[in-house]
Amino acid sequence: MINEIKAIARRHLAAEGANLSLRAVAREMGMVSSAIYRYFPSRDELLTALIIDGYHALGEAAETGDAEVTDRADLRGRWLAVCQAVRRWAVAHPAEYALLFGSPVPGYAAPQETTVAAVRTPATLIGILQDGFAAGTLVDPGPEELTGPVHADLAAARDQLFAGLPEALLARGALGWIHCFGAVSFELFGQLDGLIEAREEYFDHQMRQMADLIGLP
Amino acid sequence: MINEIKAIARRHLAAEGANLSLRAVAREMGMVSSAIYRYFPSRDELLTALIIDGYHALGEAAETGDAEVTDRADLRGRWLAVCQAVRRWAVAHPAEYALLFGSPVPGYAAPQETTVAAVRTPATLIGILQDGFAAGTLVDPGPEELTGPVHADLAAARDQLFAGLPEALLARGALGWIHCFGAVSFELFGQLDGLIEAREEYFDHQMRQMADLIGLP
DNA sequence: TCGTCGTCAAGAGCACTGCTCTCGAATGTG
DNA sequence: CACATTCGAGAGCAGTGCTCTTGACGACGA
Repeated sequence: MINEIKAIARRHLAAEGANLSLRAVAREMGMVSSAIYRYFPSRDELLTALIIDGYHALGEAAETGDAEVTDRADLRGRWLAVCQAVRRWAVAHPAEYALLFGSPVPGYAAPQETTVAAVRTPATLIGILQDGFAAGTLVDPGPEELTGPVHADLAAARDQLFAGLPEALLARGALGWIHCFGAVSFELFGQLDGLIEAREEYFDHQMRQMADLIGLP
Repeated sequence: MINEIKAIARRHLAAEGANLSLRAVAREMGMVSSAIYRYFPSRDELLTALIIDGYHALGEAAETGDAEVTDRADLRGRWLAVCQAVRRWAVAHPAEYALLFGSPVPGYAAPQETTVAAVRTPATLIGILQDGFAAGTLVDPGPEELTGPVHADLAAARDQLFAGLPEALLARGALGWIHCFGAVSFELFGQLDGLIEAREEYFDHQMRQMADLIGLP
């Protein structure tokens, strides 16, 4: 039942965009709007459920994108494959992507559950760097210019999620993930309209540039 | 009159978030909601006006950020100054930033006027690269790996907006602009929550990394 | 001075939204 | 058989964007 509600809500989200109507979902189920409240205490809770599902769907797309690269030592190929998988999922599910990464809804505060699901995709990306560091392919670039406060934040994140990874490599991975997010959002949110038509190629070009900066051979 | 409406709408936007209510604006003006329709044919038109104003406000912030660097030959300093100015404006006006760069409203198609206003900020950034190329500080890095379709898109954009700039430099400038957008959006849309506390320092760190990639000395 | 013509805002109303509350029917369970 | 629980319907509240009609006000020309 709650799965049927979520499925229809996802369909409506894809068709109509962000403004999901409980009443429309109920109507399509042949029910009255108040019946939905048996299964979800509020519209925000429904959105939260969709968000968590979305993070996991994106994370799974990223993980299978990584797993499909047979040469596990090909760090660059794996990195690019994950980025492309992220973009493909986003292009295929633009409304859900906007729900996950777009402007936050005013009254809505993301519960803790969403943030743990959100880390799945960047974790696969940075996991590639961990593999490279463990294999000796990637070396610690040193503290570079990480200033004090940033250093502390990154160290905390490293200890919590990516044990053993040098901070500088974590920083590079985060930089790459943020650019992947930025490039996808830039495209999906209409900023590329009228300027770039070859979107996939342009995205790949950007990811290759970032792979250079990260130091992926 | 229409300026008063826009001012109040901006205030409501900043206070409440994206869901701007015409009736609330009218209420605050001591008018009835239908009176607003004398001045704006629809809510979307009001939003369009706010969007155009927003793009120009951001563009002006970027331009003054650039102009305040006295050493005009300090390309890297100018680039970083513009990026910081963009972030400062965004942090100061998060709802307006979300309106400009966040998830697009479903039924809303951005009119041509908005896209011309939108180009003002990236134009100041890439203008820095133009200055550097004209002065000989920056050299054409060559065609690099720009594949065919991307090459065509970039050439068209170059001819239209940045005459004389080598495509590879334009590509690097766009990469830097997209990362600036990505980093600001990542922060403002809540993706940094619980991970990075030193936001300004982390942003600056990212922009320095990108300045290296772009080749700013 | 009188009549006309725009401009402006008010008000009622339509269709829609999220959400709450109550009530009746169905479905087990002791 | 009687009870309890679950489920959905329905009415209703306060809010939304938007349309249409109505009336007040002021400027202008005859």
